[in-house]
Amino acid sequence: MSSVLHHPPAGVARDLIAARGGRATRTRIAVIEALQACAHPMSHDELGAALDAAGVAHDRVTLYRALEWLVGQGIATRIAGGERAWRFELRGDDSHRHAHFHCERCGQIVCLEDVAVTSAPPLPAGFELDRSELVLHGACADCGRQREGRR
Amino acid sequence: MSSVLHHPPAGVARDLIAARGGRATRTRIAVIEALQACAHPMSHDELGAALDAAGVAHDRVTLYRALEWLVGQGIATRIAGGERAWRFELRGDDSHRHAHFHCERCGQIVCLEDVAVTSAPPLPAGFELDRSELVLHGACADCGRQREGRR
DNA sequence: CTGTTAATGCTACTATGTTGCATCAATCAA
DNA sequence: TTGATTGATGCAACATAGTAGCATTAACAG
Repeated sequence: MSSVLHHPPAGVARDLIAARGGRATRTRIAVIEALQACAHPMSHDELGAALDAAGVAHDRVTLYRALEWLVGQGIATRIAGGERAWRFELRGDDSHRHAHFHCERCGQIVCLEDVAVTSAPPLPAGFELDRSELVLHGACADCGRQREGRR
Repeated sequence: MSSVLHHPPAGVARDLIAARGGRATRTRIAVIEALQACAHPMSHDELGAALDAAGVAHDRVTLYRALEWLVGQGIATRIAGGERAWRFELRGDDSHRHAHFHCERCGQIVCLEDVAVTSAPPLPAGFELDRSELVLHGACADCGRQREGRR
């Protein structure tokens, strides 16, 4: 379930970081590798667990700041979608932005590689578009099959 | 600036509530009226200020619960988009779902009535779509004109 | 190896949202 | 109009997500 890299590796974590003039610290490296190894955007919590599993000691705040830096450098992106915590994923080619699916039963966020995000919507005059975010809400395949009334 | 009702009134607040078998309390009525009078989706904070301004006493928790009920009844919808607080707007006709614009400078969320949300994207097998959310991020007309580097 | 300074790891704090429970008041029936 | 019923409120306490300040540590250039 985690053998699929859904984003191009685009070089080793260390190089990605060094190319931006940042320091290749264990936290940043571990975060990038965790994101590469995971098929869906990860929350802070998930990332924290992944670092623990990888034996990488880390502080909650450090993780926040590492992610902040990765996003600021364009290495990762934040997704709002689900509940009120950010999710993060590595940022692939800009030309290949995809939508996300939020399962309202299990809370999981899934990448919809096939659903492209319309890149040029008709904006009112004066508005400048930076990026678009398309999130579909519903029940994922696993949750959809075992039907329940309540979320 | 607040004379435009961007959603069809669809009857008075009391009737909207009574039609769902709920009690027409001052909080719910005031929330609906505040949402009707405002041209953009409102946060809890904004709603709280609006109730204060209207002289409607309210508890923070009561407001959360009123909104929760309105959303559950399909009278209002929640939007994730901006920073990590929900925004709320009255739910118009289902056939006329629109996108939202999040200004990363002033934090405001604006309704893009002209940008329709694609209703039938190609979902993987087993997935059930409930609703779609399209949020565009960038700078709004006001902020875009006074250019600044930092968000 | 050493110095510089970017990152880290505390501690504390803010913002956002939730739970439990006693009290109040919207609605209904008489 | 007057209760009785019970949905909604208000309060206190808690939970989760994220941020700020600052002393300490460790990347990396030399």
